Amino acid sequence: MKTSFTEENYIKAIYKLEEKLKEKAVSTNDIAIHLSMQPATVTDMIKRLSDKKLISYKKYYGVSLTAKGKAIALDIIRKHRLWEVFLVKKLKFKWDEVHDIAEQLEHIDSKELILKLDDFLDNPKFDPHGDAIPDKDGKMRVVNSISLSTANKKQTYIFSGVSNHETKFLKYLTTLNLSLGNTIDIESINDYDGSLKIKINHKHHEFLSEQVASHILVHPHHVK
Amino acid sequence: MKTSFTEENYIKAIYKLEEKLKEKAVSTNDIAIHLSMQPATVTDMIKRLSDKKLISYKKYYGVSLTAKGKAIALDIIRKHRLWEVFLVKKLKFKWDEVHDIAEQLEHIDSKELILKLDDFLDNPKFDPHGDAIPDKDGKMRVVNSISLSTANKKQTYIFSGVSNHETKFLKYLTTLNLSLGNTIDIESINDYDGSLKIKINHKHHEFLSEQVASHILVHPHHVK
DNA sequence: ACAAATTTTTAGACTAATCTAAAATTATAG
DNA sequence: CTATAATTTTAGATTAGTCTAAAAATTTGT
Repeated sequence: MKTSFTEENYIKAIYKLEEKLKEKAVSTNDIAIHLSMQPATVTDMIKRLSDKKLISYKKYYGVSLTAKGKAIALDIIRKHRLWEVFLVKKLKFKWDEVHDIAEQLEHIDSKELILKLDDFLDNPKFDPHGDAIPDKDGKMRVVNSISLSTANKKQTYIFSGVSNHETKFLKYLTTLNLSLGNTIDIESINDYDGSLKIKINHKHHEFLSEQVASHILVHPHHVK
Repeated sequence: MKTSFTEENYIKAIYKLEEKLKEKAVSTNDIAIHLSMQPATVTDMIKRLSDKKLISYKKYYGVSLTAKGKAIALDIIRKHRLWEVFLVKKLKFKWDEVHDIAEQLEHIDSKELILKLDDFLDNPKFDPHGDAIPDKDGKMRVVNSISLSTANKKQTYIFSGVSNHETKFLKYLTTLNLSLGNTIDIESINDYDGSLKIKINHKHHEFLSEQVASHILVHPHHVK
């Protein structure tokens, strides 16, 4: 049973919403908003996905992915993130330019292609935004990153990811000369508005609003 | 006006049939057979392509691509062939394994992607089967290749392409240890059945039936 | 040249994916 | 606890792309 481009997009949306909502079931409206679609359209599609046993669905309650559905979601996410690595590392796209292209490439159907692409890219574990890449069995690294807005003063962190993937946000980080893997020293925290003064890579100083800091993910810097 | 995946496949089919039929108009049946579709379905689609001014169409007569349609066809062919180069050169696919994957990749919509891919591959002029790759303006090298079955005895040629792209045929050439760019010396021609004894790269001898030779394209070897 | 064969088009129907409008169900607020 | 609001589903319609069957037009063979 082959999944269509459209079905794959619904499955991916449900996966992302499950991640966001944690325990709660994903509602028709959640999906409709996420995909900019009418709730009636979503009801039709979830009936079809339910018939195919890719989601479990209880009328008026919501949906959740079955094991089979989750495996498909992870496979699409794997393909999306591998293609993003290719676009940035090999074709020299900027990290804020790759999302829409990867959104198309993720639907190319060839197991062999993805295996070879993975090897060609030296089996990367993270995409250009720091998101973990599932392996061919759907397993991915669990990263204990925290938001920079909850970080402590006088401590050094490593910039490991973002929780906002919008072009504008990514471009802004680029103007700060902040890239994945850079060290971030917190020099001071403004009690009033939560803004931060930081030092990037022990070199240059920058100011971050709480709003920006909240979407920057970091993990503590371990000195060996 | 965006062309759909389906429309692109019809345009490509019409382009290929125009090449094959030279002057003659492309008939509904030609397209139906080429795409394994019912003639009635083809009639519907050519009406739509005609409304979009991508083909000119006279009822009961046949179709031909307009300049606009031809530009789209060449763009798809460019993308297909560049992706084939990528798959063979970078991902190490065999030349007989790439067609179906490239058939999917050719519909990815991003000008910037193709420009960067072209650069990444060092602006190749030919794909892994020796077919010329159109540049971004649709121009491509004209190759004066001839079929090996029309070649002369006691002459040296360069293997430059194939006129049969079937997996089985390509695999067979591989078993002969014959690759693009190899030299072919014609040692003898059998008058009765047109079969050939050749020497590949001045190294090993092989026997070719007329049927096989007819699908091997070569150009004369020029010694500087 | 005209009857038979072939090709092409038309007509009508189906599925996937979408929509709007209305009905049904569930949640909420006094 | 019930009336109002919000959400979800149902019903009916639309478009793209496909089909089959039948009608129309063209080509062919003697």
